[in-house]
Amino acid sequence: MAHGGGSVQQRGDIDRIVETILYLYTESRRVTKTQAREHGLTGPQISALKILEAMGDLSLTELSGKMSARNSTITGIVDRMERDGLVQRERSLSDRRVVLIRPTDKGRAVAKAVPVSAMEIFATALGGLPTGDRRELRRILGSLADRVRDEIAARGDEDTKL
Amino acid sequence: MAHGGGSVQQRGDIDRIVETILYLYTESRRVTKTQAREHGLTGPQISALKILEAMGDLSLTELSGKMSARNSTITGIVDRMERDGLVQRERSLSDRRVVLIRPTDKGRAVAKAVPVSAMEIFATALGGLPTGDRRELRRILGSLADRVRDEIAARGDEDTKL
DNA sequence: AGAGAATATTCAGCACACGAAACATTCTGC
DNA sequence: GCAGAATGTTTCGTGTGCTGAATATTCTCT
Repeated sequence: MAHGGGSVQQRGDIDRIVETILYLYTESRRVTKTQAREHGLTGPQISALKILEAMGDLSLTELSGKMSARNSTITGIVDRMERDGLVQRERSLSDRRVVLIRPTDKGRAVAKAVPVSAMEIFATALGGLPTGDRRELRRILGSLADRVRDEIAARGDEDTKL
Repeated sequence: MAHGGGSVQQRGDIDRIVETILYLYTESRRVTKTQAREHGLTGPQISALKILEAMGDLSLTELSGKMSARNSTITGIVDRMERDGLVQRERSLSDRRVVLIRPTDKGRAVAKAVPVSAMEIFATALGGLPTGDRRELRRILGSLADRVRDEIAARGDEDTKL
């Protein structure tokens, strides 16, 4: 009863939304992994191959950007893919600090063999929503992401005090 | 392939939605980690403490359910928390297969010291949405999660073929 | 009661994922 | 042209997170 500005209702919505997003992410990751496994690789490895296939050879930093992970993480992934003969490392001629990652023939073949979307299960579920809901969802999530970006930028400024 | 083929518009919405959910999850996880760090713990450790604080002692399986992770993962997290004096393990009297996880005084103190939600940044952003949008988001995401659950159940049946 | 199924936890091995530090190479200012 | 800043990559240590196997305990059925 005693609460200001409908905060209880709001809080419940927020908790449920956060919970649902975590659930959706976790499940989709599991599905991706399972699918990758059928081809003898891992989720991130499929992603990397797909990106390289689509965009051509990339430097390690460029690849880590596309995968929203740190360079040190991608180094490990590339190490294992190189060990398994899926990609090669090659020093750039123009800037010798740079290492270019290039799929081998085997890597390219595997990339082609795996179905397009790693998020297939998501796509199926989203396809089942009414069109209006799907459009609304896109709009609201987009607006939410913008707000999160702003929040992060604001906090980032505060943290610039090392 | 021969699924109910969707329009280009639909495909665009789907891709954008998936992309946004991944972004929201990744960022919130980073923020949580940073915040936990200021108190000398990790993200999952804060989550575990908060859950135990709110729900009382839980078995390892119950805790892993709440955190949507596998038992083997939670074993490791509890190991490190026990090492750091944040929780204790205690064999259940009623069912001796069960280990109950209980926060220590120190663990409880830390749980109280950390701001309410591990997803604070999310909460802030969600709070900034118009109330109607927030309600819509909850409704649509809930419906989406139900569909994903159904999909997984359906696939699970197919995969029952070891 | 006893065999076998079911449940709860742990352990071992692998693959991310991150931050910090070490290195090499390139760029900048002077 | 050269000292120092900036950039690109790797290495190291820690912490998840998963699967599969091992172990212990409890439940079920006869």
